[in-house]
Amino acid sequence: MTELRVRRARIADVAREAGVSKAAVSFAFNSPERLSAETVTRIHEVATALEYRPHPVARMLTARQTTTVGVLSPQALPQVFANPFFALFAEGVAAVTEERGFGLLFISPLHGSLARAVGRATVDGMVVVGLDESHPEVEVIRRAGLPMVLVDAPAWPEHGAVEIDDHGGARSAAQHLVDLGHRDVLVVAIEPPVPGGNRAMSVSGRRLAGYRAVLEAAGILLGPERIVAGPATFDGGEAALLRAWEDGLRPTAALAMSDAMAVGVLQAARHLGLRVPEHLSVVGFDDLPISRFTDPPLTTVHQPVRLKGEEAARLLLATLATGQAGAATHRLLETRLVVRRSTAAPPRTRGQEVVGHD
Amino acid sequence: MTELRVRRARIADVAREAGVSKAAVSFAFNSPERLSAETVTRIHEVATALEYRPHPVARMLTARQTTTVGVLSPQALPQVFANPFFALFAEGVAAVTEERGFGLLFISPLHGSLARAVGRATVDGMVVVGLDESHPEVEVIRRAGLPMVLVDAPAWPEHGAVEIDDHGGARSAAQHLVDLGHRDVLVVAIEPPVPGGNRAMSVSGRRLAGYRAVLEAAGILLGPERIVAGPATFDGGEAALLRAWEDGLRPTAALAMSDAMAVGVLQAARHLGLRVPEHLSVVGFDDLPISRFTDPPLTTVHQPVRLKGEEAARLLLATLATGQAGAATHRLLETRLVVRRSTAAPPRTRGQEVVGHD
DNA sequence: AGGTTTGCGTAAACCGGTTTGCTAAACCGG
DNA sequence: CCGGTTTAGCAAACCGGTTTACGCAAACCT
Repeated sequence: MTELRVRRARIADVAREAGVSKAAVSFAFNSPERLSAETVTRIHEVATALEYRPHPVARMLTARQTTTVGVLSPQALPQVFANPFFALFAEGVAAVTEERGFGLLFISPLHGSLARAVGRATVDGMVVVGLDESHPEVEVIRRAGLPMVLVDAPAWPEHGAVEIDDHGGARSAAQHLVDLGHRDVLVVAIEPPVPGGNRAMSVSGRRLAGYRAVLEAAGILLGPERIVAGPATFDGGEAALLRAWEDGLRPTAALAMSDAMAVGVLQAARHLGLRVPEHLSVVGFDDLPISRFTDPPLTTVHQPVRLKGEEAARLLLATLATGQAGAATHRLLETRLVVRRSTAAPPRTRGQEVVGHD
Repeated sequence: MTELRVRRARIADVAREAGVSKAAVSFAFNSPERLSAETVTRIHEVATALEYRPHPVARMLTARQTTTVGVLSPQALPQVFANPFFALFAEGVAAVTEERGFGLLFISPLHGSLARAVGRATVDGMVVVGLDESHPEVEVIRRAGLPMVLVDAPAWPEHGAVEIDDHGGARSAAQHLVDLGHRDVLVVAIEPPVPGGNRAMSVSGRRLAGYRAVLEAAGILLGPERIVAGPATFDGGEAALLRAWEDGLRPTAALAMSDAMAVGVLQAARHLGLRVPEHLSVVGFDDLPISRFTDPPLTTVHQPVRLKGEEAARLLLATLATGQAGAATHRLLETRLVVRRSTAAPPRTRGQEVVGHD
């Protein structure tokens, strides 16, 4: 048992020891030109001898800035980190915050209350991901006077926003399947993270609308039984296909709203003895790094996830620097279909008899 | 252009408006029983009308605690998030910090200097991952008087530590291959993140020692040309096998120090027309969630990564709570080999002629 | 009536820094 | 030798809260 809390030296200790005022010590570090050279060195000597380090919290208080940005997401933190999409997004955010010398604080629903967590967060601004205006938290942040950038949420005039064309991306995925001749398609949807969320305006809602537009234009009906939802994880995707199969569905293709889920679908397909793409075509969404490494490599809708993080951070830091929300703070990033090897024309014969092939 | 920085109400504003002292306002929130009921409600009313929220930084200063823990790693943040191992570890840390109401701050080498970053970090303690005692930063943290828990680093008597049996895990992986009859093995090693690091004591060094012990006991020489290193990523693993192949090596098995690298090896093998496990056996390390979903599912050394994060966080919070480092703060977690389907006996015939099979 | 307790609030010190005047001494040219 | 400008450093205010010590009136005793 060792006592850990060694009383750390304060500025007053250094001042006393060096025989100067607190102000002098502060100057010695922050504007040494205001002091004579020898005084500065003496103070520095004393400071190092005492192992003095300015207290970061005290500094934050007077500087009235924290040099830290927050990343706010509606899910609990463990779920956030379990999501490879988010890891990639965080990668982008971190790249620019780090380069600019900002810290990164993850904010999550503290004991269920995002609002409380926001109030406690010592950040200069926030990147808010996956929360639309229907969430009360957003209002809390605005009230707190914190600049913020919204990601994947309908734009809010006075705040920055970074979005992608979910609808278009989803359309291109569906169109690809239709072009290949598929008519029996399963949608593997992302469960909205927060039940209270406005479904229609969520990422999930927008992608579904895109799928539906193309499918219905091709005369394919997308009944609710053909839409199976789960968390955006490997397991979520695996469970989704398995469940659909148990329910008697025999689709020739699956449209997954995330690559993580698509990987799970691949696994479930193997488990069911279905070959991809011969028996089942799979299309993902996101184009995560992992998607190049699956077997077969995944056909998916690319979105620049890392760039999204970078742009969000850049927008936020720009806002922080100017103290104003610029006019051109709304970025819409592109999506595009990347065709790899998990999609092909549907099998000539339908459903059943493929079981047990392998 | 909207002005964002609305001047937020301070405690003095509320006090003036409610016709009471600052102290009264503080009491109204923190110990309302000291005030009469009607005064409390009046203060609350004024506070909500003014949208008053106590300034978190000021509170930190007086409370002399931040209710935040830091996670310190030697790599740059983007690399950290790109590493699925780390995401899983963070998941564990986050699970317990979140439950206990602590924030999570990621600390990385600010402009190259970890030491400076540490000095700036407003945390009550740190989880330090992948830094051994040879790193000067560790000394900085100690000097700062911050409690810390070291992960994957040789134990430091007065600090908590969480480790796994890297040597034993590596041995079991190598033994598995030896038992299958492999004699020509490639080691796909993790590049030490920091060049200055003490190689021998790093995770990489410990695992290598484990491989080597078993291999040499079986009379298999592990020359330096059979050890190829890279970053612990998909691409790192892919590049590693490709490079070895180019150099003329034709191993029948690969021992990867991380699952991420193993996935890359799988991909490279496909690219080279090698079937796994018929032509090449692959063993990973970590047992990440993804490893169940690769094709074939990966034989790997399981380590409880998420639990590691949880334990580290628990140890740290316990230290924080008691203000002392307890005696039993050193946890050694178990590893075990998980045999899936990426390993088999080596092909009868050696090397060359398998090329172009597929 | 006089002394004590209780309830309610306040003033001031404090957390650990930064910043703004301001003063005293050194320096300068005339 | 004098008035004016630098230079070096200090005291005090400030950032925005919390906490301690105390004042004062009304209520409670005997």
